[in-house]
Amino acid sequence: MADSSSTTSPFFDEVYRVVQNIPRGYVATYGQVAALAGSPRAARYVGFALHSNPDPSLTPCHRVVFRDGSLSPGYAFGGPERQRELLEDEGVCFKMPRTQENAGAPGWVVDFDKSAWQA
DNA sequence: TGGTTGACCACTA
DNA sequence: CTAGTGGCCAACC
Repeated sequence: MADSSSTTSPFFDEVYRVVQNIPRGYVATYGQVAALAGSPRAARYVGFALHSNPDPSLTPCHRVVFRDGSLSPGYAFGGPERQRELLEDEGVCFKMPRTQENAGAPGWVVDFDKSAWQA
């Protein structure tokens, strides 16, 4: 009941639900969220769903990062540096990749070895 | 109204 | 090992 006015498809709804289920201090990848949503190849739409971001307070996009550990280039919270602070403030560990050019953030990527979230 | 793009990942050759 | 393509859905013009 309570249709929750879900005009979006169940896939998008699952994406929001999975992202909201990410515990504080951990991060998940687009592919992981997509797989949990029911489509391991729909990672593109996970990012699109987060861009839609109907509830930024309920959908911590900053906890969703690339498979490389880098952050989204078009972050809509205030900047990649802002996202790094948010994650660090939550206890997420960061590390410096071998190639800074690979990092959307200024030379910092999430350390999946410590902060990788597992459903 | 329809067509194209878009915060990506995994698989195949 | 590297390179290239496909897939999936919604929103925008």
